[in-house]
Amino acid sequence: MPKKTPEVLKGTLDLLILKTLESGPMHGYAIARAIEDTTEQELQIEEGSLYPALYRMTNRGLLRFEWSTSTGKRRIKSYRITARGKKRLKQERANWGRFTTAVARVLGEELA
Amino acid sequence: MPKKTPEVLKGTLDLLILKTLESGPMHGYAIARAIEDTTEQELQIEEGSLYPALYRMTNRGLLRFEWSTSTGKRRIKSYRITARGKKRLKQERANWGRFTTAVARVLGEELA
DNA sequence: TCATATACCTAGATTTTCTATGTATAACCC
DNA sequence: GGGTTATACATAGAAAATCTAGGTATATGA
Repeated sequence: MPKKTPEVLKGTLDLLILKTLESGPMHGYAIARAIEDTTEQELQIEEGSLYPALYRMTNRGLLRFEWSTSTGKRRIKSYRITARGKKRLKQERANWGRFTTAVARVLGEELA
Repeated sequence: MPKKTPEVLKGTLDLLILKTLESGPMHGYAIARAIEDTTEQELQIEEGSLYPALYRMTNRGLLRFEWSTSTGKRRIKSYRITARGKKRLKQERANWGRFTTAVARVLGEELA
């Protein structure tokens, strides 16, 4: 089977998650679906990438979660962005902008 | 000492090298300096990233090199892009474009 | 002569992402 | 009812790129 290119997200997963949570709390699975929908499936969020990311981001104080037993007995983890997370979002967004501008220069695309 | 964010290049180093070599052969150290100059030091190419990258790209047939004893006894490795490398450059460039467009959508920047 | 820039290289650590699992509930259809 | 699919969580281990931190040696300029 043809080996799929690894690390497609290139370190932007945290940024994508933070941005997605900016508009309100959401649970993990829904975050992944939201990103995929927004990008029309261009970005695929694998669960093996998603859950570890949510875990480490929570550990770093960028996210908080609470178990919400929404409908029945099912346990659902609802994540929200923290103040620290918002600050980080701002930073990472700026970094991303500078980075893509730099790459564009090398590629000869004098856009921004 | 504050821990520097790792993997700053986010998997674009190959793309940057290929593009830089598109305009003609160059040796490793010069490639790094060229990228740094073009981006006004926004992108720093560490030698510990550069040389392994050149090695694996050569292994994959994207680059060729020859030892050129330019001035004196000093051995300098001159790299050039191969046909396969040019093809790869085209692909990676397209991938990068689609990726950044997708990320921009999530970030709410309706650019392209 | 001494410091700095050029030019190459490598080992090992770090981090993120991916593959491949596993578990369990909910929803849908026949 | 039974079977399939979607939802929702999770983890272990592999894979890959990059970085840190060294090392060697020549060339240049003060």
